[in-house]
Amino acid sequence: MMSEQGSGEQLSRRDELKGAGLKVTLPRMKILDLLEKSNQIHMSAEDVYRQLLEMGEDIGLATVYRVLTQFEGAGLVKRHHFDTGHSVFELERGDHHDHLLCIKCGRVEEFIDEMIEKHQKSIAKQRGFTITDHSLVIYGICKQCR
Amino acid sequence: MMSEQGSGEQLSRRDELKGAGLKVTLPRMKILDLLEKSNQIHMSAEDVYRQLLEMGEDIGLATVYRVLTQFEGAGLVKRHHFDTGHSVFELERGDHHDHLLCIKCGRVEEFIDEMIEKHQKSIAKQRGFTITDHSLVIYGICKQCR
DNA sequence: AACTAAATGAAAAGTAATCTCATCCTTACC
DNA sequence: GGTAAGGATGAGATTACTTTTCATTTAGTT
Ligand SMILES: [Mn+2]
Ligand SMILES: [Mn+2]
Ligand SMILES: [Zn+2]
Ligand SMILES: [Zn+2]
Repeated sequence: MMSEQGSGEQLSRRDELKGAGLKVTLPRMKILDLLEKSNQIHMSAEDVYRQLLEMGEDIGLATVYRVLTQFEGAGLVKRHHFDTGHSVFELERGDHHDHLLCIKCGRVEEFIDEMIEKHQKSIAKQRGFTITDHSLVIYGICKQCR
Repeated sequence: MMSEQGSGEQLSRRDELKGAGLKVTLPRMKILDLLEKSNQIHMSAEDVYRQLLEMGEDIGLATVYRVLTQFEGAGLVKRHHFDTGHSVFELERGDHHDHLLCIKCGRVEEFIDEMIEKHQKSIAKQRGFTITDHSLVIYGICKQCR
């Protein structure tokens, strides 16, 4: 009963990869696994690399970058360009949301505001822009850092 | 009458630098000058460097980066991290605005939506965040690229 | 004009990310 | 289950952007 959970997850992860047209390899499984299980939702390539090392997995940094980029292309993860100088990735969970980022502690909170989304669409429409994506990040000091 | 305009501008630029607590040097004047006169509002360090070269000004790339960063610190320019892999700068014009970016031709349009601004403030307040800044970029295909 | 401290330019160094290529592993097929 | 073929991997080289170092120059002051 407990043991079935593990293999069940394993199977669905396998399917996610296959569904994305990607070979099921050990590095890809481990990275997907980490993204799903880590308590950190938003991770840089370096974060992923380090955490895998700590878990005893010997996966090259080049592979981490490569796989994350492939996952992005396959729609499994979303890449963010916060003003930190490096890319941050998070598992695609079907929803869209925007971010609040604490410039003191790095904490990231998520939010969605339908009114903002609506206004964005109307602005794009007004100007003849076809939206492909958008990014809204609010920078500030979080409650615990105040 | 025509000739006074030039020295008038020169004087105000001088004051902008002094007001920012920066020495009035040739490179700083030239860079500020370019930012004010270029028909390109949003420029990378490389853009600034190249345009200065084309104008016959011999200013090092390191100086361009250094000066733009100082200008940012002094509040004379704003730095943007669009999803392009490099920083983009624009003269601070007292207003705040957000951006639409064409992923085909690189065109950048500006907009401001009070309702969006208002909603952002309320979201931050709800969560105990003190906003220091925010960035909203809508990516898409512009009218002429469709 | 001379002095002092800050600013500059060229080259070196740093950083995030990508590329190359020999080796390894998955998958498709028998 | 075994095998062949091509994609995937890892180490290190490489790139693009940016910052740093340090000798020299320049701006602001007396
Ligand atoms: Mn998120
Ligand atoms: Mn702008
Ligand atoms: Zn915080
Ligand atoms: Zn366009």
